[in-house]
Amino acid sequence: MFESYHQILKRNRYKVTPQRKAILEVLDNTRGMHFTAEEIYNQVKKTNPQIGIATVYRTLELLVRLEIVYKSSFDEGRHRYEFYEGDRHFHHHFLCNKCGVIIEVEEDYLCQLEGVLEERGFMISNHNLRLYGLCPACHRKEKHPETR
Amino acid sequence: MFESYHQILKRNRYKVTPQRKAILEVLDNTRGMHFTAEEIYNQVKKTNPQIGIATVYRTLELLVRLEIVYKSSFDEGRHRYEFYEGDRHFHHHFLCNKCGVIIEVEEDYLCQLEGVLEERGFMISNHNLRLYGLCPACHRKEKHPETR
DNA sequence: GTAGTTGCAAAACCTTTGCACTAGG
DNA sequence: CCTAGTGCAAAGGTTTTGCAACTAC
Repeated sequence: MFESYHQILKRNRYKVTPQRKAILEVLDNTRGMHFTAEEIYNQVKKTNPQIGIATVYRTLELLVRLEIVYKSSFDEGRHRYEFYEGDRHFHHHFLCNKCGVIIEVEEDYLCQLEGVLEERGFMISNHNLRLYGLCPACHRKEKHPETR
Repeated sequence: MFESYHQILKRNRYKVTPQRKAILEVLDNTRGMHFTAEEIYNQVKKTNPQIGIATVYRTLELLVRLEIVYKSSFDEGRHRYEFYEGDRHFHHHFLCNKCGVIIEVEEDYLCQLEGVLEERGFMISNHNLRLYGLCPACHRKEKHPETR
């Protein structure tokens, strides 16, 4: 199941330790979530109670360097981590201003803008789009409030 | 010159203090830049040497709440602040992977994507796009290296 | 006059680092 | 074995907070 991640670690001469396996397992079991280092630490502690948070940070940093994991900031004063699906058209994120849910958006639509910039001399290798507003559930509640 | 910001403060029952004026002045004089709280603090200290960094943080937080200033994180472990131009189609940012320059991009091109999401029940109130790659200068150097 | 604001220092938070110990290859 | 990796605790960097003094209105 983790064969490919094991192989990436081995190919780069990194050891496949129980801690690294446990962190990869948590990330794999929570695809679609966007966890902080502390949340990952709490998950991993369930199976590896001895683990230290420094190991979590060091492992996440390694996985980011190996482009296995993507690290991003949602302006909360800490970082969130998720599996990197690998191609340059990484999915976008929608954040609900009301309930705080983070929803992944697969549609792209940025080729046109990137084309314009490349004509202007830029070389675009990646992008990261955040959309803010109300998710369908909160938007519905706003339009049809039960009380008041 | 700051009349409008004074008015926004007054309208919301906040006092117009010399510290707040100085911070707004620094932000106004550095449009197009993206300063950290500490950089703003160092600028403001030139005219108001007695100011404390806590005041800078509290003022920036206030200005963000009043939607005068936009706060964002470029994944450096700290936040950057800039005047909020106000409409929902806030400009995008390009970050050069080589020289680190941050360039503002005015083109939008996100209406199509937002339209799709709104059809799906979302209400989009803002967005934030980061583009990563090489700026024209670094891209040129990469293509025509002087040495080697 | 008084509630809002400031400056200072301490605290809170997230993240990194030094070091002795451990264990994967 | 031997070096990379770990856990712990301490340190580092940014941001927030408590509080007494101050000041805009």
